[in-house]
Amino acid sequence: MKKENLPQEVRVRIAPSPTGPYHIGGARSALYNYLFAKKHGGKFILRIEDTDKQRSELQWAIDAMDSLKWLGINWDEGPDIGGEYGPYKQSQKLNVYEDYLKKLLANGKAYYCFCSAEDLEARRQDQMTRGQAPIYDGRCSRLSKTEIEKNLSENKPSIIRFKIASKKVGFHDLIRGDVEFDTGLLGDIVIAKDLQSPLYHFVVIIDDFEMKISHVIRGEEHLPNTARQILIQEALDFPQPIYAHLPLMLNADRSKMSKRKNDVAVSEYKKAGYLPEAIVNFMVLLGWNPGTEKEIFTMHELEKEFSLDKVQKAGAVFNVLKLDNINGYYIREKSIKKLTELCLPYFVEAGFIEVGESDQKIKATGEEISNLKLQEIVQAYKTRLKKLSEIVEMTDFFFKNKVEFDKNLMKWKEMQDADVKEALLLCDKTLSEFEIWDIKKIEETMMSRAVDFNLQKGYPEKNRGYMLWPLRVALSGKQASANPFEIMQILGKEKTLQRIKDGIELL
RNA sequence: GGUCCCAUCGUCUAGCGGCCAGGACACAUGGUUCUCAACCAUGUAACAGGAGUUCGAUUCUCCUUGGGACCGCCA
Repeated sequence: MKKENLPQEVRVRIAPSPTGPYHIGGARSALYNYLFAKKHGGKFILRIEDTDKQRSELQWAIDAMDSLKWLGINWDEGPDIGGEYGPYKQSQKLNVYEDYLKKLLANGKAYYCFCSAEDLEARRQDQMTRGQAPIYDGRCSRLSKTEIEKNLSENKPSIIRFKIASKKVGFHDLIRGDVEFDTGLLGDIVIAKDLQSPLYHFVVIIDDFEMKISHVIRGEEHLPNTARQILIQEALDFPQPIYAHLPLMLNADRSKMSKRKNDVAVSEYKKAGYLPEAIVNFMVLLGWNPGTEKEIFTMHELEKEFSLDKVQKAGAVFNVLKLDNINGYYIREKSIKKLTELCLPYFVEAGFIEVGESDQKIKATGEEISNLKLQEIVQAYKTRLKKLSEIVEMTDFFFKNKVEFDKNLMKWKEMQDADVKEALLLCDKTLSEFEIWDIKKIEETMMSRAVDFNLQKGYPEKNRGYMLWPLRVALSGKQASANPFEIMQILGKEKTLQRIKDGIELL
């Protein structure tokens, strides 16, 4: 433990590998790292771990950066790319790794291994069936210098292994306390395919050292890796950073969160219409809380209040219901103007509207629709929204010429077709009389007409559903919707009356 | 199989020797209400088990049980 060598500055990093869509679990690690850095006035660094040449793709590196930026988790360093920070990429410093690799090879801490992959796999299987730990038996470490030279000159396929010393490796984890591993049980690990192709356990150590990383804050799945990595650190005489292993994000069955059981890509949550502030708020609570009963936080507040010693040890189940609740809260908090802007892409994608140079059109009818009108629509559904994408299904009837539904849906309680017809006829008659489409007045009138209707039909006087339910269904075609007055306001007189007539025709 | 990590309501959690074990989500009921939401009120619901330590354990120790992660020429 060479803590005295540690830089004073807090420097943390996240290191996504660009082999697939950016994972929500990675995003939470990123968030914790980011918050830790902010809290301590340190630096948060993004490093793309793209040493796997086969699987790494640029698009996934971009996806990771976009996801992080979307969430408001911005990194503090990186190469200049047009005025902003790009990421550090491992693929751009292969020569650095090569130097260290040669060093390790030269001092005998690492060695060439010529065992074939198939051979290794067979031995692993064999060990498994005999109930042993499936680890490398170290046979190539015993090769003589001449044998190695010979194999190398013959271009025999090889990889580079690091010699794992058999001993007890202990370290202090900020979250878990003192942890100890017996590395004698580990087996020599592969640290590079060749001098130009270093592997994870090795590069992570080199990079953390070169980037002067002070704290390694990462998921618990890396806890068993830490012992090997410390050994590599020691072999290179690097100082040891401070470790903190975060609890995992879990599926409902308490296994590590996976694609099969949850959406895991940040981009999918974005697409579904979760707000970044809701995701951040929800994620931070999965394994951390301030010790008070406060549960809603802005990023700014978190930057001040976050603390690693309030981080939980046990894994946390990712509960979408809670996310929905928090998302609904943030949706309700949005200004109607802002919320409408956020919903707009969903309207467009659903094919409801077309956005032109200066105007917007309803596709089905060709008529223009103003931003104000869109805002009215969104406003009517604001409190019902758990995620933005739901706006589509809730409001589709505003963008259609005619709504389709089963006539039986218009029946309230014991009503028959004829009763519904009467109710709609009354609505039509009452509403037709309004020269000016004043919803306040309309509501007043309709409410009292509904009572009259009940009296006349012998329905319970106070239950206005006998008139309002058929009306609302005729307008929306839905079992659940905003109230009929809000809808009529948006629809306007002409369309309202048309839909009532359409409803009557169904009977 | 080996190693390591973990354990309070269904879920996220508060609790850091003495609490009617608190909050949030979810659920249920009521209020409001034409419906669905939102909102308000109320309610159901937990210290995995067993030994210690102690005047006293949810809290400290050990064991058991249960769950998880890791054991790649992925990261």
